[in-house]
Amino acid sequence: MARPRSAEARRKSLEAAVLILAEDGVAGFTVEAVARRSGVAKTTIYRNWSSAHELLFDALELMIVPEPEPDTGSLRGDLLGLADHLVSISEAERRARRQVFSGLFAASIGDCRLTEVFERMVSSRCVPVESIVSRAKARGELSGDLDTRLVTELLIGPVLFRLMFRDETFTRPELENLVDYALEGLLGAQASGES
Amino acid sequence: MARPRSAEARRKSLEAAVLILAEDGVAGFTVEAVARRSGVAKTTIYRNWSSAHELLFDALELMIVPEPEPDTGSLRGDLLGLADHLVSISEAERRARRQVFSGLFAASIGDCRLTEVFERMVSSRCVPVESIVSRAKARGELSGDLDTRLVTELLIGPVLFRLMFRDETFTRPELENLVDYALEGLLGAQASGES
DNA sequence: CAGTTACGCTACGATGAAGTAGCGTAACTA
DNA sequence: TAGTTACGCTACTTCATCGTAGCGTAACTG
Repeated sequence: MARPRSAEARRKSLEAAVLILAEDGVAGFTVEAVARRSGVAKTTIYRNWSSAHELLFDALELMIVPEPEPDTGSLRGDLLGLADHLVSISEAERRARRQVFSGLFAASIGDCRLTEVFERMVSSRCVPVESIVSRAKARGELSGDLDTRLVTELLIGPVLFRLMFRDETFTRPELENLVDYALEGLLGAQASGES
Repeated sequence: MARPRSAEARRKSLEAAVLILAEDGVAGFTVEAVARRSGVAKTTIYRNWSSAHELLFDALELMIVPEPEPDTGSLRGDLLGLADHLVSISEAERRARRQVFSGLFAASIGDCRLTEVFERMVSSRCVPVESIVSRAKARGELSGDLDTRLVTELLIGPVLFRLMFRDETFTRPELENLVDYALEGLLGAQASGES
């Protein structure tokens, strides 16, 4: 009946939380840090979220950004479309994602709710590739016998491996090679890569 | 000139530290936990290591176990050898490795020394595959033009992706399919997999 | 305009972990 | 056997973080 919750406070809190997650990862995420950064009082944050955990969930959820889903009519075209997008990601953005991803990965073990968030984050990377593979099957470009799941992992795995575990990026030619390797097979590939 | 440091205390501390890392990951690693578990007094642990960090390094280093390096004379044979080994790993062991790996992954960001340990851990997975690829090139089974690094990532990436990010295992037939896909290419694969 | 209530502030209590101090005991060395 | 010193124990300080209490002020509602 009187003064309503400030949407502004909520918005500013989430905004700061996302920034902190991007910069310091889940490990650096504290309510006081969010309060300092957002200018919102810690007590007010606790009025909007029942615990630091709840705020963390909401902020993480916000960080799950959908990938583009290229549909060029050919498998190779679609995959190269994803490659283009990958190459266009800035170094800062990549590091931010790695921060969040690694922290969430570690924190998700033993925490059901974080496990769910993590799975959603992983899924958001898989879904576009799965669509591409499914369409390629529908067009007859790929054999219907192929294990879609395995194929998806074959395509995504190498990329995440380098970006996450090796902490390095791809050049466009490298991604082209990778697509060639996957499509033509290592035995048949006539790639133009270096040794 | 008098009583020397107890090798026993050092051994028991490290042993407990490794167990704790396997069960609770880097996040659950505390000096008090090691003290409790090992039966060694906390103060004694601090006499042997100058900080919790130092003990963590030593324990992590112990957890880097070398992979087998099959040499069957053929690329497919070698890769299936790795597959055999992978399938033979117990579920408990896999979970332990995932715990440690994820925690180290997250903690390595922003900590130079942990970054090094993490890189060594990742390397220990890559090296056998790189050897296999190099030998296949030397035999002429693979084109010398192939980018060894990329090929290695193509082979390892999908496996780590599922084991780590999806938290699931492979069956032997799945790994056979994966090897087929990689060697023959998705376009040419006549795999016997499910959809 | 009057009533309600969210906000920001400061302060506080609880928890858990890092690391230290001091003491009695017992193990090892010479 | 005598001297040294590591060990285990208890207790302590410090620090960061979570989460709460209470207050004055100001914003919004009816």
